[in-house]
Amino acid sequence: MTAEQLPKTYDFKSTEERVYAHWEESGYFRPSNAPGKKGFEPTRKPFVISIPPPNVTGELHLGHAMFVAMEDLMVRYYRMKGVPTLWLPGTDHAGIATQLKVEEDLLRTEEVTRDELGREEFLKRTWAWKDKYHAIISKQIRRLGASVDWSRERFTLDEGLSRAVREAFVRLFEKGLIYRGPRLINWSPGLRTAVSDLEVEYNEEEGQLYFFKYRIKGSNEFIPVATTRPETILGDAAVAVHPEDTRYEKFIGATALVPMLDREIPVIGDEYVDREFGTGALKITPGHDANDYQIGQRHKLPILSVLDEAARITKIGGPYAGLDRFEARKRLWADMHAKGLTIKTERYVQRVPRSQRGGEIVEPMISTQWFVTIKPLAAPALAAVDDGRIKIVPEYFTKVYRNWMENIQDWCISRQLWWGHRIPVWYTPDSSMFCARTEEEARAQATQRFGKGVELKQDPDVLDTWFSSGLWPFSTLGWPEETADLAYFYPTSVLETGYDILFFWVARMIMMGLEFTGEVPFHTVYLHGLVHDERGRKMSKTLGNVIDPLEVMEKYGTDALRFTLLVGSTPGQDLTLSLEKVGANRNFANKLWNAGRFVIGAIATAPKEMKGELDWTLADAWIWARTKQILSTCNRLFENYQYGEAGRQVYDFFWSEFADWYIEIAKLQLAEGGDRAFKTVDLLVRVLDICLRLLHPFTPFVTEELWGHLKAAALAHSKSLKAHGGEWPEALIIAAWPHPIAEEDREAQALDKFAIFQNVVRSIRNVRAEKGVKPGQKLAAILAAKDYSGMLEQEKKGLAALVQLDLGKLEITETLHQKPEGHISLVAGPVEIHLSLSEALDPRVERERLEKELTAARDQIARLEKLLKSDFGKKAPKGVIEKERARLDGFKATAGSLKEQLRKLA
RNA sequence: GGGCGAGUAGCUCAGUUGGUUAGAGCGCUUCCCUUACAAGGAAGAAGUCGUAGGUUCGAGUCCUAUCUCGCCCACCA
Repeated sequence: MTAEQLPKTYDFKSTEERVYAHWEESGYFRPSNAPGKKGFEPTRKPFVISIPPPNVTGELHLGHAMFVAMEDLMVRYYRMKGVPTLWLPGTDHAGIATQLKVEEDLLRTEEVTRDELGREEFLKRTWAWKDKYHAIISKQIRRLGASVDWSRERFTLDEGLSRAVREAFVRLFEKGLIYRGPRLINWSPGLRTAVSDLEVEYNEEEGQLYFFKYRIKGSNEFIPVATTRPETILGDAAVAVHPEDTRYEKFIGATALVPMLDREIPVIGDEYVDREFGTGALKITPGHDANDYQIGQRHKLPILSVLDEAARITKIGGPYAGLDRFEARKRLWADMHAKGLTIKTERYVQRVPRSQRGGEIVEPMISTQWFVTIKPLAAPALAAVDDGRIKIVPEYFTKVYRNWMENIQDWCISRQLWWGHRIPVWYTPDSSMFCARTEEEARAQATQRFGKGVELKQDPDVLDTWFSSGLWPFSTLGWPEETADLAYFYPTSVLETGYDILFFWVARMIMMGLEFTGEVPFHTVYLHGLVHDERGRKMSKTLGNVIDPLEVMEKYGTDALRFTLLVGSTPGQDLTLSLEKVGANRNFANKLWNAGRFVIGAIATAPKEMKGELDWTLADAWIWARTKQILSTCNRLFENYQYGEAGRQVYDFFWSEFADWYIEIAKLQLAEGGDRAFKTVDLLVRVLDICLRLLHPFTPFVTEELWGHLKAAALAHSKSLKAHGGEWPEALIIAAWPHPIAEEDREAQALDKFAIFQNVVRSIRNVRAEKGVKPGQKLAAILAAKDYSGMLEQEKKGLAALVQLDLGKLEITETLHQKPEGHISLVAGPVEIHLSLSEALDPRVERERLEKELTAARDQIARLEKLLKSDFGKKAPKGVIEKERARLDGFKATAGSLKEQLRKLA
């Protein structure tokens, strides 16, 4: 395709799907070196990321877009460096979340509950749901450009992973790290399952603090007590006061009477009680409060469960049995009020524990559940981060991680759900327990112990979904089998995810990875921030402020969205996504496209061979020096996980240096034709190519598309361009082109000289704009610069073209003794500029302007001289001093020119 | 109660070994539809880098204190 055939505006819609299909078909996403491949080298170190598996609950949101962009960036970068790269995709069954969704869906569409359907049928429906959403999610991940190896895709509930889960469970069980027993856990009454501490969220809500009387048996006295949950009074096991509380110490040892039930409970002394808070006396409900449970243990109090699994009052609640918890609260309080047992109620803001998934209020309850003894797993996981085997980016999250690991509690892993991995434990009718990888294994164990014909029933519960996610980095590679993939790709390289699941997932993977493989599952944890809406709020469905990434991609393109997420974010820092920014980045993609079109067009018009010898121009040397700088800067930034900064660097370089300056100058050079045009095209192609490579991890679609056209054009043009420019690699491998200008000195000089040249151009443009000179009007000019007249002489033509000077009336000298008549004079660093502007020039205004500039220059000279004379001149490093000295010289030159001009004006 | 992060231009945010005149996008002002691009080009206005101290030749960057906002953990009835 020639440049004219390419659309004037980058058409991402027609590009994205096609380009992705091309990648997939060509096998570009498969690791270049992997077990089973021809010539496989087991010693080559691969770069591996296991995808954070999205839940099969719904569609893609911006969190997904964020991690896909981030991980794709890393993966593409390493792939381009020639490192064998695996990005392993997959999805998570997401126990509670999915089951809840399916239940809601069934209720809405078929008006049936899961109990009505039965376990088997319900699971069938859930698998169907999974298939549907899995398809949607995979498509959306493709849409984002994720270069994952689809051939290795996994699902947490698939056959292999289920085997891994059973294996892990059995191993922990046999090691004595898994136990079952009644403990106080968080119970979600609506879902009727236990949830872990992490799955409980606390919201500040306004409630009431209820004050009431605890009567003392055999007396008229009472102890005033306050509670936020009156219904738990029915399950009280004691009243506690501080042992040194003068108000209440006399009651210690007495018997109190539970309101309405008149059950007798002791009054105890415990230092836990805060004398200042509430009434200074505390009701103790060991069955429904974590602290009370502790106190109950200390005082050997009975544990009364007054709420059942649906949070209804149990028969312990006597007349209130069967009532819902909130109904019971109302009724009990009313009855107590009637009996004169209440004191008052106060409005009270409390932190209400709610289920992360269902949103309902969670009740602490005593329940028989499965637990993992966590300390033996946490200790090595803590050590791995402390000794640097695992590095967390940003570093400050290490503290958060440590703090959590040090205070970790046993992990409740059983859930009373249907959707998930069934706990691999079987019971005989008399409750003997067999933990095994399969039912056959359990049966064999049972037969061995009891002889033939024992009836076995599997534990009905399933495992916490994070139990299987915790195995993800290695279960997806075949563990517990010692597969070739596992041997080669494990441990993985980087685990990239949002900081919000540091505990849920990352910490558990580290613990499980170390426990089961003896190795850290990854050496780096990269945590990105959360995406917020334009007003900086968390995105949530209830707020209705969710931005749909698909809509954004539809409107602005995937590259624009990705670039925005990548460049707008800093590790660990939340990001406010603004659509304006996405729009600006869409413009950037278009800018890239058009610069590409220009270069492709230039190729077609350039001669195919060099005829003679020709040196590079100043602009050539400058852009090449800058390109090299950008390359090394980006490499450094990539290695330090500073992807956003790297993207910004290329963005700025591409737009404001390559496009704004070099391309503009290249147009003039191309117009010269011949060898000059040849060399210019050569450099245009090189610099563009490098920019495309650097940008490819950020904006893969537009760069791939352009790169294809560029390559085709270059190859169609001539062998010499190919030979001259180096080989076109099949993949976008970052390998610097052979340097066209290899002299370091010359490049450094070019940077200085070109800066002066730019300065001259800007100054002239500035004056033209200020004086309202018509854009097309060519001016005569005289330029004087002692040390740079040679450079200016060389760049004369370019300068004239860039700022509309009359080339025939452009004079360049070293010094000028007389200020030319009818000229406006200005200074750009060491260059004196005199533009012929016949229109009324007021010498007074001119003088004022020059004097103002002179004063400014003199201020700078004074500042720098003072600086250099100070301790700075003695103590600062040489290079820094040199820089300042050079700057001082610059200002001195400017001041000199200015004085000259003022003199001439006089 | 403990911990963490943020406070930089009107708005949204960059700024990692401290280097001396602080950057971008959007918005704003003026001019230009110039043959890569009006999703563009040129020129311009705009910030005492939350506050107060300190270390240093030198601080947006390091230390201390403090204010404001946000988050996490623990969960005092």
